[in-house]
Amino acid sequence: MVNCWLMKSELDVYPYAQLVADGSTHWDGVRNYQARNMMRDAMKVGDFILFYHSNCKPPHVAGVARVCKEGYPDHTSWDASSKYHDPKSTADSPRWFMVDIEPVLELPEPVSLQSVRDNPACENMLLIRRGQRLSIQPVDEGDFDTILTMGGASRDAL
DNA sequence: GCCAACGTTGGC
DNA sequence: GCCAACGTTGGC
Repeated sequence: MVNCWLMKSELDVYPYAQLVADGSTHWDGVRNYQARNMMRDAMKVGDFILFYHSNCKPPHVAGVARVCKEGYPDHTSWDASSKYHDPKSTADSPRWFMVDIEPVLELPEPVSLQSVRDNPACENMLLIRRGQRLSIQPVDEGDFDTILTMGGASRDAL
């Protein structure tokens, strides 16, 4: 069973184009327990990801990515020189986890946050729920397909 | 830059 | 276990 997710990235920190350039990346630096649990326990190889650009005008879904390595310890958490260092996390007892992701498809048309808000079919998406700040969110398969369609793509193109 | 929402921390 | 203080997220 393939699950769908949405992952936020600040446009000026790690844009989708960078993921394309890198070929794949490890999603380090997440320091939120809910997001950690999803990466550690729920995200599986092959799961689809809506790659969302936050902190830009307008915020938007930029493309589709895929999990290419399942949850494993985030080594930046015990690296004292990393900005993500957490003294409570060690190699023996890791507190934080990450997954690896790879690009699948850049959406022909970015899907803005406002257009998601305006589409009644998306009304249940966590993304548009008030106060929702989680940087990783589960997405219903139907919503995933709706966003793809809004972006000028379809599941067949993946 | 503002601020609402919400998670975390730490004193009690 | 409560809750005030504080930090962060992220749209606007």
